Amino acid sequence: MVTKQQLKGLPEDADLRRADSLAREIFSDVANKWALLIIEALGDGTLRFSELRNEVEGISHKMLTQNLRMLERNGLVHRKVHPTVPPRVEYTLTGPGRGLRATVDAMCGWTHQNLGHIEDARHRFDS
Amino acid sequence: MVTKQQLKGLPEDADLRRADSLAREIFSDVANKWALLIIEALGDGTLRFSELRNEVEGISHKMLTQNLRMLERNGLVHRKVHPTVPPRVEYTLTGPGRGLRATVDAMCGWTHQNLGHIEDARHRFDS
DNA sequence: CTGCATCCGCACAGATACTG
DNA sequence: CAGTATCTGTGCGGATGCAG
Repeated sequence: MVTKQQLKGLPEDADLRRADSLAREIFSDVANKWALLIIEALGDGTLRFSELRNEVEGISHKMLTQNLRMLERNGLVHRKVHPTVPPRVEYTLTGPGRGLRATVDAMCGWTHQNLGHIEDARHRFDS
Repeated sequence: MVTKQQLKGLPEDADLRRADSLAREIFSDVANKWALLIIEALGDGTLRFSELRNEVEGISHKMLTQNLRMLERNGLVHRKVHPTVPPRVEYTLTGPGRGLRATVDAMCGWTHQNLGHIEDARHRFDS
Protein backbone atom coordinates (compact mmCIF):
# COMPACT_ATOMS: atom_id res chain seq x y z
CA MET A 1 0.00 0.00 0.00
CA VAL A 2 1.29 3.43 -0.91
CA THR A 3 0.69 6.03 1.76
CA LYS A 4 0.45 9.77 1.47
CA GLN A 5 3.64 9.87 3.49
CA GLN A 6 5.57 7.96 0.86
CA LEU A 7 4.28 10.21 -1.90
CA LYS A 8 4.73 13.54 -0.28
CA GLY A 9 7.40 13.01 2.36
CA LEU A 10 7.86 14.11 5.91
CA PRO A 11 5.44 17.04 6.13
CA GLU A 12 2.58 14.52 6.43
CA ASP A 13 3.97 12.98 9.59
CA ALA A 14 1.89 15.18 11.83
CA ASP A 15 -1.29 14.17 10.01
CA LEU A 16 -0.49 10.51 10.34
CA ARG A 17 0.26 10.77 14.01
CA ARG A 18 -2.96 12.66 14.56
CA ALA A 19 -4.92 9.97 12.70
CA ASP A 20 -3.24 7.25 14.76
CA SER A 21 -3.97 8.92 18.05
CA LEU A 22 -7.55 9.45 16.95
CA ALA A 23 -7.81 5.77 16.04
CA ARG A 24 -6.48 4.82 19.46
CA GLU A 25 -8.96 7.12 21.11
CA ILE A 26 -11.86 5.60 19.19
CA PHE A 27 -10.59 2.14 19.92
CA SER A 28 -10.41 2.92 23.62
CA ASP A 29 -13.95 4.26 23.54
CA VAL A 30 -15.37 1.31 21.68
CA ALA A 31 -13.33 -1.62 22.99
CA ASN A 32 -15.01 -1.80 26.35
CA LYS A 33 -17.45 -4.34 27.67
CA TRP A 34 -20.54 -2.15 28.06
CA ALA A 35 -20.26 -0.36 24.72
CA LEU A 36 -19.95 -3.64 22.85
CA LEU A 37 -22.83 -5.24 24.75
CA ILE A 38 -25.04 -2.24 24.01
CA ILE A 39 -24.23 -2.41 20.31
CA GLU A 40 -24.93 -6.11 20.30
CA ALA A 41 -28.23 -5.59 22.11
CA LEU A 42 -29.40 -2.95 19.66
CA GLY A 43 -28.78 -5.21 16.67
CA ASP A 44 -30.73 -3.85 13.74
CA GLY A 45 -33.73 -2.98 15.84
CA THR A 46 -34.88 -0.06 17.94
CA LEU A 47 -34.84 -0.06 21.71
CA ARG A 48 -35.97 2.37 24.36
CA PHE A 49 -33.74 3.35 27.25
CA SER A 50 -35.56 1.09 29.68
CA GLU A 51 -35.59 -1.78 27.21
CA LEU A 52 -31.82 -1.51 26.80
CA ARG A 53 -31.52 -1.46 30.58
CA ASN A 54 -33.25 -4.85 30.68
CA GLU A 55 -31.54 -6.23 27.61
CA VAL A 56 -27.99 -5.56 28.72
CA GLU A 57 -27.87 -7.59 31.88
CA GLY A 58 -26.11 -6.04 34.82
CA ILE A 59 -25.58 -2.56 33.42
CA SER A 60 -26.41 0.32 35.73
CA HIS A 61 -28.51 3.32 34.85
CA LYS A 62 -25.43 5.50 34.88
CA MET A 63 -23.20 3.31 32.72
CA LEU A 64 -25.98 2.99 30.17
CA THR A 65 -26.45 6.74 29.77
CA GLN A 66 -22.71 7.37 29.74
CA ASN A 67 -22.05 4.80 27.05
CA LEU A 68 -25.07 5.86 25.00
CA ARG A 69 -23.83 9.47 25.03
CA MET A 70 -20.39 8.32 23.98
CA LEU A 71 -21.76 6.18 21.17
CA GLU A 72 -24.02 9.01 20.05
CA ARG A 73 -21.11 11.45 20.07
CA ASN A 74 -19.13 9.13 17.83
CA GLY A 75 -22.08 8.85 15.47
CA LEU A 76 -22.66 5.14 16.09
CA VAL A 77 -26.14 5.31 17.56
CA HIS A 78 -29.03 7.56 16.67
CA ARG A 79 -31.13 9.01 19.45
CA LYS A 80 -34.76 9.82 18.69
CA VAL A 81 -36.73 11.70 21.31
CA HIS A 82 -40.52 11.58 21.24
CA PRO A 83 -41.80 14.71 22.98
CA THR A 84 -44.59 12.89 24.78
CA VAL A 85 -45.35 12.52 28.43
CA PRO A 86 -43.96 10.40 29.79
CA PRO A 87 -40.93 10.88 27.54
CA ARG A 88 -39.96 8.15 25.11
CA VAL A 89 -36.45 7.88 23.70
CA GLU A 90 -35.49 5.33 21.09
CA TYR A 91 -32.01 4.24 20.13
CA THR A 92 -30.90 2.66 16.86
CA LEU A 93 -27.55 1.94 15.27
CA THR A 94 -26.41 4.27 12.49
CA GLY A 95 -24.68 3.06 9.32
CA PRO A 96 -21.19 3.11 10.84
CA GLY A 97 -22.67 1.61 13.98
CA ARG A 98 -24.02 -1.36 12.05
CA GLY A 99 -20.59 -1.78 10.48
CA LEU A 100 -19.07 -2.05 13.92
CA ARG A 101 -21.86 -4.37 14.99
CA ALA A 102 -20.79 -6.84 12.31
CA THR A 103 -17.36 -7.13 13.91
CA VAL A 104 -18.88 -7.48 17.37
CA ASP A 105 -21.13 -10.23 16.06
CA ALA A 106 -18.04 -12.02 14.80
CA MET A 107 -16.46 -11.70 18.22
CA CYS A 108 -19.57 -13.08 19.92
CA GLY A 109 -19.64 -15.94 17.46
CA TRP A 110 -16.02 -16.68 18.17
CA THR A 111 -16.73 -16.68 21.92
CA HIS A 112 -19.48 -19.27 21.64
CA GLN A 113 -17.52 -21.45 19.24
CA ASN A 114 -14.57 -21.54 21.60
CA LEU A 115 -16.36 -21.97 24.91
CA GLY A 116 -15.19 -25.55 25.16
CA HIS A 117 -11.56 -24.93 24.28
CA ILE A 118 -11.37 -22.05 26.70
CA GLU A 119 -12.99 -23.92 29.55
CA ASP A 120 -10.51 -26.76 29.04
CA ALA A 121 -7.56 -24.39 28.84
CA ARG A 122 -8.64 -22.80 32.09
CA HIS A 123 -8.83 -26.09 33.93
CA ARG A 124 -5.39 -27.04 32.67
CA PHE A 125 -3.97 -23.69 33.69
CA ASP A 126 -5.55 -23.68 37.14
CA SER A 127 -3.96 -26.98 38.04
CA MET B 1 -32.01 -22.94 15.27
CA VAL B 2 -33.03 -25.88 17.41
CA THR B 3 -31.46 -25.89 20.85
CA LYS B 4 -30.87 -28.72 23.25
CA GLN B 5 -33.36 -27.02 25.49
CA GLN B 6 -36.15 -27.38 22.94
CA LEU B 7 -35.31 -31.02 22.35
CA LYS B 8 -34.91 -32.17 25.89
CA GLY B 9 -36.84 -29.65 27.97
CA LEU B 10 -36.24 -27.80 31.16
CA PRO B 11 -33.52 -29.95 32.75
CA GLU B 12 -30.97 -28.32 30.38
CA ASP B 13 -31.67 -24.84 31.70
CA ALA B 14 -28.86 -24.98 34.19
CA ASP B 15 -26.37 -25.97 31.48
CA LEU B 16 -27.46 -23.13 29.25
CA ARG B 17 -27.24 -20.59 32.00
CA ARG B 18 -23.80 -21.83 32.91
CA ALA B 19 -22.66 -21.54 29.29
CA ASP B 20 -24.08 -18.03 29.05
CA SER B 21 -22.38 -16.84 32.19
CA LEU B 22 -19.15 -18.40 30.97
CA ALA B 23 -19.53 -16.58 27.67
CA ARG B 24 -20.10 -13.32 29.50
CA GLU B 25 -17.04 -13.96 31.61
CA ILE B 26 -14.88 -14.61 28.55
CA PHE B 27 -16.31 -11.59 26.82
CA SER B 28 -15.47 -9.43 29.81
CA ASP B 29 -11.93 -10.80 29.85
CA VAL B 30 -11.35 -10.29 26.17
CA ALA B 31 -13.32 -7.12 25.39
CA ASN B 32 -10.89 -4.74 27.01
CA LYS B 33 -8.49 -2.34 25.42
CA TRP B 34 -5.20 -3.88 26.50
CA ALA B 35 -6.08 -7.48 25.70
CA LEU B 36 -7.19 -6.57 22.19
CA LEU B 37 -4.12 -4.43 21.55
CA ILE B 38 -1.86 -7.24 22.70
CA ILE B 39 -3.57 -9.71 20.40
CA GLU B 40 -3.30 -7.27 17.53
CA ALA B 41 0.38 -6.69 18.26
CA LEU B 42 1.18 -10.39 18.31
CA GLY B 43 -0.40 -10.95 14.91
CA ASP B 44 0.89 -14.20 13.53
CA GLY B 45 4.40 -13.58 14.78
CA THR B 46 6.34 -14.19 17.97
CA LEU B 47 7.23 -11.46 20.40
CA ARG B 48 9.23 -11.33 23.60
CA PHE B 49 7.88 -9.67 26.72
CA SER B 50 10.01 -6.56 26.20
CA GLU B 51 9.12 -6.40 22.53
CA LEU B 52 5.43 -6.47 23.38
CA ARG B 53 6.06 -3.75 25.92
CA ASN B 54 7.41 -1.55 23.12
CA GLU B 55 4.88 -2.64 20.54
CA VAL B 56 1.78 -1.91 22.63
CA GLU B 57 2.23 1.78 23.20
CA GLY B 58 1.43 3.05 26.65
CA ILE B 59 0.95 -0.28 28.38
CA SER B 60 2.56 -0.68 31.78
CA HIS B 61 4.67 -3.59 32.92
CA LYS B 62 1.91 -4.70 35.24
CA MET B 63 -0.98 -4.54 32.77
CA LEU B 64 1.09 -6.45 30.23
CA THR B 65 1.83 -9.34 32.59
CA GLN B 66 -1.71 -9.41 33.93
CA ASN B 67 -3.26 -9.54 30.48
CA LEU B 68 -0.73 -12.07 29.20
CA ARG B 69 -1.55 -14.37 32.14
CA MET B 70 -5.23 -13.97 31.46
CA LEU B 71 -4.83 -14.70 27.77
CA GLU B 72 -2.62 -17.68 28.55
CA ARG B 73 -5.16 -18.98 31.04
CA ASN B 74 -7.86 -18.82 28.40
CA GLY B 75 -5.63 -20.65 25.95
CA LEU B 76 -5.32 -17.75 23.54
CA VAL B 77 -1.58 -17.19 23.74
CA HIS B 78 1.23 -19.69 24.08
CA ARG B 79 4.08 -18.89 26.43
CA LYS B 80 7.47 -20.37 25.60
CA VAL B 81 10.23 -19.97 28.20
CA HIS B 82 13.86 -20.33 27.13
CA PRO B 83 15.84 -21.35 30.22
CA THR B 84 18.74 -19.07 29.42
CA VAL B 85 20.30 -16.29 31.38
CA PRO B 86 19.03 -13.70 31.05
CA PRO B 87 15.65 -15.35 30.63
CA ARG B 88 13.87 -15.12 27.30
CA VAL B 89 10.11 -15.60 27.04
CA GLU B 90 8.29 -15.66 23.74
CA TYR B 91 4.57 -15.23 23.19
CA THR B 92 2.54 -16.40 20.21
CA LEU B 93 -1.15 -16.69 19.48
CA THR B 94 -2.69 -20.16 19.65
CA GLY B 95 -5.27 -21.42 17.17
CA PRO B 96 -8.25 -19.99 19.04
CA GLY B 97 -6.18 -16.84 19.62
CA ARG B 98 -5.72 -16.36 15.89
CA GLY B 99 -9.43 -16.82 15.42
CA LEU B 100 -10.08 -14.00 17.83
CA ARG B 101 -7.40 -11.95 16.14
CA ALA B 102 -9.35 -12.09 12.88
CA THR B 103 -12.28 -10.37 14.57
CA VAL B 104 -10.00 -7.79 16.16
CA ASP B 105 -8.47 -7.10 12.76
CA ALA B 106 -11.94 -6.46 11.44
CA MET B 107 -12.59 -4.04 14.25
CA CYS B 108 -9.32 -2.21 13.58
CA GLY B 109 -10.17 -2.03 9.90
CA TRP B 110 -13.56 -0.61 10.73
CA THR B 111 -11.95 2.00 12.97
CA HIS B 112 -9.66 3.26 10.24
CA GLN B 113 -12.38 3.24 7.59
CA ASN B 114 -14.64 5.32 9.80
CA LEU B 115 -12.14 7.81 11.18
CA GLY B 116 -13.59 10.57 9.03
CA HIS B 117 -17.25 9.90 9.82
CA ILE B 118 -16.51 9.71 13.51
CA GLU B 119 -14.45 12.88 13.58
CA ASP B 120 -17.27 14.72 11.82
CA ALA B 121 -19.90 13.27 14.15
CA ARG B 122 -17.89 14.43 17.13
CA HIS B 123 -17.61 17.97 15.88
CA ARG B 124 -21.34 18.08 15.24
CA PHE B 125 -22.11 16.68 18.67
CA ASP B 126 -19.71 18.98 20.51
CA SER B 127 -21.37 22.09 19.10
C1' DC C 1 15.06 -9.97 31.13
C1' DT C 2 10.95 -11.50 33.19
C1' DG C 3 7.86 -11.88 36.94
C1' DC C 4 5.76 -11.09 41.51
C1' DA C 5 4.50 -8.22 45.46
C1' DT C 6 3.34 -4.01 47.62
C1' DC C 7 1.70 0.55 48.06
C1' DC C 8 -1.26 4.19 46.72
C1' DG C 9 -3.95 7.66 44.02
C1' DC C 10 -7.47 8.35 41.11
C1' DA C 11 -11.08 7.29 38.13
C1' DC C 12 -14.69 4.49 37.45
C1' DA C 13 -18.95 2.55 38.71
C1' DG C 14 -22.86 2.00 41.97
C1' DA C 15 -26.45 4.11 44.92
C1' DT C 16 -29.45 7.74 45.79
C1' DA C 17 -32.06 11.73 45.07
C1' DC C 18 -34.07 15.26 42.31
C1' DT C 19 -35.82 17.63 37.66
C1' DG C 20 -38.45 17.77 33.24
C1' DC D 1 -39.73 7.44 31.63
C1' DA D 2 -35.40 9.58 30.80
C1' DG D 3 -31.68 12.29 32.31
C1' DT D 4 -28.57 14.84 35.44
C1' DA D 5 -26.11 15.60 39.69
C1' DT D 6 -23.73 14.36 43.82
C1' DC D 7 -21.64 11.33 47.02
C1' DT D 8 -19.04 7.35 48.16
C1' DG D 9 -16.21 3.28 47.97
C1' DT D 10 -13.83 -0.10 45.48
C1' DG D 11 -10.82 -1.74 42.23
C1' DC D 12 -8.04 -0.65 38.38
C1' DG D 13 -3.77 0.69 36.97
C1' DG D 14 0.83 3.03 37.66
C1' DA D 15 5.21 3.20 40.25
C1' DT D 16 8.56 1.02 42.76
C1' DG D 17 11.33 -2.60 44.74
C1' DC D 18 12.90 -7.23 44.91
C1' DA D 19 13.69 -12.11 43.31
C1' DG D 20 14.91 -15.82 39.86
